[in-house]
Amino acid sequence: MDTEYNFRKIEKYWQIYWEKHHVFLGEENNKKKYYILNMFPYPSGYGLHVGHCLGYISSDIYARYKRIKGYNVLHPIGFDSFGLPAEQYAIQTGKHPLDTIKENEKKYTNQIKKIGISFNWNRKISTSSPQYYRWTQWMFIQIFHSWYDKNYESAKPIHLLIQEFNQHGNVLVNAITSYQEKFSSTTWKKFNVQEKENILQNYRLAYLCQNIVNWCPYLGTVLANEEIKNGRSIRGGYPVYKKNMLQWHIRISAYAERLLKGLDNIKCSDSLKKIQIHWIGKKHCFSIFFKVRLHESEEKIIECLLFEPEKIFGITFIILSPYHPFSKRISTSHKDKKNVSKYLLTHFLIKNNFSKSISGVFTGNHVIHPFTKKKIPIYISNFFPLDHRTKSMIGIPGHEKRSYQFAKKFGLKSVKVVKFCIKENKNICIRSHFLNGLSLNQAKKKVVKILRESLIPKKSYKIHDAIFSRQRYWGEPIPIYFENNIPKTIPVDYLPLLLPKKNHFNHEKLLKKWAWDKKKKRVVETHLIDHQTIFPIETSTMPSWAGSSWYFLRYMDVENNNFFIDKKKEMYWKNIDLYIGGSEHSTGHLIYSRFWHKFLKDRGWVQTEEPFKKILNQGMILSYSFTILKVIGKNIFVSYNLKNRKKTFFLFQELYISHTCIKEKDKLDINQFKYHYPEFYNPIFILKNGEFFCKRQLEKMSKSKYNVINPELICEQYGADTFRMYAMFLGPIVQSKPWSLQKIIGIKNFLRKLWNLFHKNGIFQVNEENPTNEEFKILHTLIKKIEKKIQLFSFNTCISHFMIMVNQLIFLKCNKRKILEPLIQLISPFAPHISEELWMKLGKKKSIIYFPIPSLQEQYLLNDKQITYKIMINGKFKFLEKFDKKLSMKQIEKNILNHKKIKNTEKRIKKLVIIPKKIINILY
RNA sequence: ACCCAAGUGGCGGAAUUAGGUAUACGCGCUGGACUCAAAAUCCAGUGAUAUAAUCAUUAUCAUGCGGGUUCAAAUCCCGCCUUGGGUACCA
Repeated sequence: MDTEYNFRKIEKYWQIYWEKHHVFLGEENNKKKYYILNMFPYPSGYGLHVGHCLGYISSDIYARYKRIKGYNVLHPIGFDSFGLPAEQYAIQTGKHPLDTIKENEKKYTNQIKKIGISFNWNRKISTSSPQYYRWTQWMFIQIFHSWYDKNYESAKPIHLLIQEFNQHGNVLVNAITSYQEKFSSTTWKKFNVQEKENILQNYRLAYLCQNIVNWCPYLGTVLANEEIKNGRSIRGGYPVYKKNMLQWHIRISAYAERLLKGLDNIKCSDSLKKIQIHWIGKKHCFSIFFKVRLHESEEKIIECLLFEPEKIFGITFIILSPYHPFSKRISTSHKDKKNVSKYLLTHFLIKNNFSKSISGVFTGNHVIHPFTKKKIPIYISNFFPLDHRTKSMIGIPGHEKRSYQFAKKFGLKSVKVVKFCIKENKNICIRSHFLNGLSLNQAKKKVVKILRESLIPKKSYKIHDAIFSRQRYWGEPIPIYFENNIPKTIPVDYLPLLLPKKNHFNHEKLLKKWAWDKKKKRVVETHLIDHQTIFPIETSTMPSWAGSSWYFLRYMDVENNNFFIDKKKEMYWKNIDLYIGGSEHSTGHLIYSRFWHKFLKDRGWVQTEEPFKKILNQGMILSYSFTILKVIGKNIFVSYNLKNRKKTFFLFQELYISHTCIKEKDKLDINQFKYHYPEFYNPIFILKNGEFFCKRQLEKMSKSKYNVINPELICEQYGADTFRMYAMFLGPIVQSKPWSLQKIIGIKNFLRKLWNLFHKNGIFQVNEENPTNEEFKILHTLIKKIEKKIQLFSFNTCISHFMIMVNQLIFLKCNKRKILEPLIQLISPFAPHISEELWMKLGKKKSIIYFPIPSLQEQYLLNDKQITYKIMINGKFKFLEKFDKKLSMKQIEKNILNHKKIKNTEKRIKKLVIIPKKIINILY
């Protein structure tokens, strides 16, 4: 038996042991369940870095803690393997995403296993495997065949709606829909198939419609804002345009209200809730309708949202989005038309996203103010964030920052119509005719009453229906074919609709075998399309959020080939008790998956309204990156602090370099640099004060910045237990923090001290005697602290408390079994390998996870008969003083005034503050 | 631009749940023990300034900046600054 702490041997042994003995399976049983999950990882080619590990280690600590608390823990992992990077990589290298993904998953799996995370590997899933995406496709089909009934606040099958249309038309229907008109059953029956489907598209929860996207013609694809810089694609540098395209959408707006309400039942930080609330962006407002004459005297109605009717006299202009249906034909004179089309042209070109300058164009047209009957000018502008439905806005520059800036630039009037009245101590209306002198509330009521015919109360939401189509290859095929332009779903028995094999990943989009044979029920060659029995299949794929919106359900029942989840298993695991992941997912993923879950609940396939009970955001790990200044086209490097001085002579480029070339802080080790970068032949360095400085920046870890830290190397050098504890000891999980290895020695020392507590002169030895009261007190203080701190996920302070206890035991030379056994159990979630090893050495025959954690015994912590008061003078702490518990306030006052440190001063006491059981503050 | 978060010694951080000893724990540094020496280990000290010329003591100032509330503010309120994240096709 080894006597030294040999982490290499120990960790390998226990990792094999756990796998061999199936210690972490998480099968359904009669114990209380606990479902803990990390957000879905995307297996990138760079492998795992320490940032990922932070989340896995924290979830693992909690999972292991819950197990020794007697829970049946589900702690699964899988891979979100569809998505852009693999496709991008394929385009660059020609390597098929399928192969890349497999390799990366394997790499991740090995890396995770090396840090001893207790995942249920038997439940691993991957979104790009057909057994999985079969059900993603199935769910899309269900969404397509559903509509939202507002009367029941629930999604329902579309055939019920069609039935209703046949009986009563849409007169009695209260649905979330983009269809405005009413029709009777007779009208409905007269519609042809195409017309009927066009109407149904306005009700379906998955529907086709036009939307504006960033189109890059050269790449033949739509780009994310992130993929664009200065109006050009980052990949290749090709121009990008705004384009209206027919896209699949998901009617997520139907669930806006429930997504808001559901937040009450999720335990998470207030900031996360705020982010979600802002994302949904609910506001009460009124629709106001203005008549406008288009060219050839055609009269149309413009709908705008009025948020504050009390400020109605402050309206001085109206804004339309360049994408408003009237924008192209609102101008009547030739000159205005010319100006408008010029503006529209420049704004279909994408510029930088957030450096929007104040821009706009006068249309030459007006609407009429409902009270003053004065003309209000209409402008077209993309300076404002506009409502997605109406694509318009009312400008009240007297009371809005952006409107004010706009008004100033275009020489429009800005009227303040609300003023604070000191006399009445409230805001009142001014310059508002019959509203003058009224409070805002009164004024609002009055306006609404007078205009009741044309002011319709509405709720406006910032959240809008999600675009679901992706003009990409590497995603789930959308199981739709087009029968004479009418979208039809592939029969569910013939799912999955397999992603076709493809060998070229350039922008060439045509698929050779991508048609649906309705009779033979199979995919056939595209050239066979005859629009009789063989029809084209939808060529877009699903977004990566589709697969990640329900994966947590599949973990409960991975092997099921009959349905996506077995009812009994769903009844047992229900939903996720704890969901851990980065705050960068606070909007997208959390909104989409909550929506998806609510839909499944409405249709009766799951029983819970919310998928996540508690959400914990982990912070990011940052790392220093270093860049140096190089003169473009020459092997001349300039010290960073000379950047501005030399600016006039040279054009610079900034290069990321490896941190191994840095000698201290931001100074470059020139010899190291020459050694690492021989490609810069005979480089010349321009120094400042004999040193060459780099630019040092704390950034997100990324291989392209050469600042990635690989956990494997740390595990090899220090061991997984040290790495795990160190990662936690860096600071609170929720905070972003820089990575540095400098302090890992502290944890290494701690684990060695812990090991030595169980050993004397290298021989394992524990004392069987009964512990003293003092020793028990130390133990139970720790138990109390750990219970509390683990619940708060304050794992860094848990480790501090372990250190304190171990130091105390070393001081007392205590190696008693009755103290060490509970100690090692408490530490086991944090450092499982060393704990298992010592547990075995203590003579235990089974893994430490099968032994319940000792409970707190308060009697060891009870204090004596005195209460300690903090004595302060003028609000500053001076000393501690004990008083008998029985003493009255008066007696305490008397005692403290007679205290030698108080009595001897010559100053007069002005005031004495006594807070019972806490402090005494003496004021001179 | 908007939304969310963070800012405490030389460094990572603790104390923030509910205002009540600011700097726990660890790193680093300094001194000592052991050693021929070094490493490792162990022991002690460690916010700043002043007083003291050793120990102690005491006082003042310190939680990004400027105000406010309070007997008492790192913690609550108002206004700024800096850094990180999100803003709908990166995941």
